[in-house]
Amino acid sequence: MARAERKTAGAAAPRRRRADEIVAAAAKVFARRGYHGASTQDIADVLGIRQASLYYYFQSKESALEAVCADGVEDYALRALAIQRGPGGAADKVAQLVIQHLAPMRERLDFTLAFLRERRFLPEPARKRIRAIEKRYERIIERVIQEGIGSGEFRADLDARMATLALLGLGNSAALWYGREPGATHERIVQSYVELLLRAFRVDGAPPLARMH
Amino acid sequence: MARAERKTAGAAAPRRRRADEIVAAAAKVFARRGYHGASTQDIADVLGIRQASLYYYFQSKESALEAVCADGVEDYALRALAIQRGPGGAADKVAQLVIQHLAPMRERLDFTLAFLRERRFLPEPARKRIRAIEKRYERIIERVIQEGIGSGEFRADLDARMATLALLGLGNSAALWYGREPGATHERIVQSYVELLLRAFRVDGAPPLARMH
DNA sequence: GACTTTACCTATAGTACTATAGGCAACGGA
DNA sequence: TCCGTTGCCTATAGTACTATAGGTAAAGTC
Repeated sequence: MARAERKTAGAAAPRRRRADEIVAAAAKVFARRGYHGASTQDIADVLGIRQASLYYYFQSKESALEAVCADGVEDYALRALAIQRGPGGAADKVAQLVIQHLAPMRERLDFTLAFLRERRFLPEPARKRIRAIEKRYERIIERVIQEGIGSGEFRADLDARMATLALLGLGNSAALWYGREPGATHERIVQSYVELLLRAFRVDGAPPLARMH
Repeated sequence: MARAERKTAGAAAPRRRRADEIVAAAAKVFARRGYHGASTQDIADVLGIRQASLYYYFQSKESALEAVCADGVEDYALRALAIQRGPGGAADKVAQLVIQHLAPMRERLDFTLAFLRERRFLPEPARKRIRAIEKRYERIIERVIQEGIGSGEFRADLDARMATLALLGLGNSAALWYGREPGATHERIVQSYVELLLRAFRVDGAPPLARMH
């Protein structure tokens, strides 16, 4: 049993750090087995502690899910806002938005997957809180696209709402098979998806796309 | 209780028909609550029968899920094959593939959602069977895209595998919000997504897209 | 009209899961 | 060195869920 080390870790690991480990374990288990398919025992097993000990860290399984989902989504809106307000044309910004959207797949795939697939099982109040963050994120993306249409960079007949949903849907779909699709490196996905979306959005005859780093 | 009518329905409803109703009820419940979040009691409630009576129709909850998933996916490959073998250029075929992919959202959304989200909970043998159907479908799409590249209709530098995953990811993502996204009619989604994908796939300077039907 | 099949029903065994109650050892500060 | 806090632990109450066993009324078959 890998829990002997934990017995005397009180000093070295400050409270917040350990709480993050608990949430990360929950994310992992929720991502793999689904919220309802995962038992609190499964989460405890990952941590090497007893099932009941989890309740020292969270009130209920549902609140653990909310913590996971919040961790899975809250950074997106923040980074997107920085991009939207930053320098560059709409095409640059869309490229950056795609890059930042796909970035968490690398290190935090469990959080992303748990958020995408399990957030709908949150109780109403928590789901509303999570949904509010999502909506903010969506609106930032939609605004970037709108601005691209306004500036003439994107097609005048582009449906900004559908384009937003397409960008998100495309980005999110990658998380569903990332790591199980042979040959699909992170870089290749980013490169392809940015190119596909920009070609779909931009006016005919726009200058060729710059290769990204 | 709405089950009185069932008591004497043996004659009017042939066995196969009733079995389909059972599977449809399972699809509905799995789509709404998720496989693990759904109880056999929930399914029985939809049908107005007792929980144990379900086991007259299926061996286990898992086998019900397999039936739902099979129903959710098996037609795709068949219709895609007809399109791939049929007349028309690659752009036409991609448009048709998108249209047929999005078609089941209208009437059979429960099957689609249950398939997309719950198939991963199938036991290994069943999951393999379902996965085989999926793979066939994917390969047909990829072949159409490859043929488009070969014929010069699509860009020579298009990444066919990524393009395939993009088409599928985009199509599937629509199912996740279909019906809850105000203003997003079926027609609007189809129109937008076909246009986005064809612009992303086709060579620069290709003739403008034909308006569909 | 007896016999079989269909499409359910009741009852329950057996299991698994969440969450609470109460305890305790080690550590950190005074 | 005493005491409060932290980070677990054991034990269990209470609930819910799957699947089986066995029954039965009506419809269909001969």
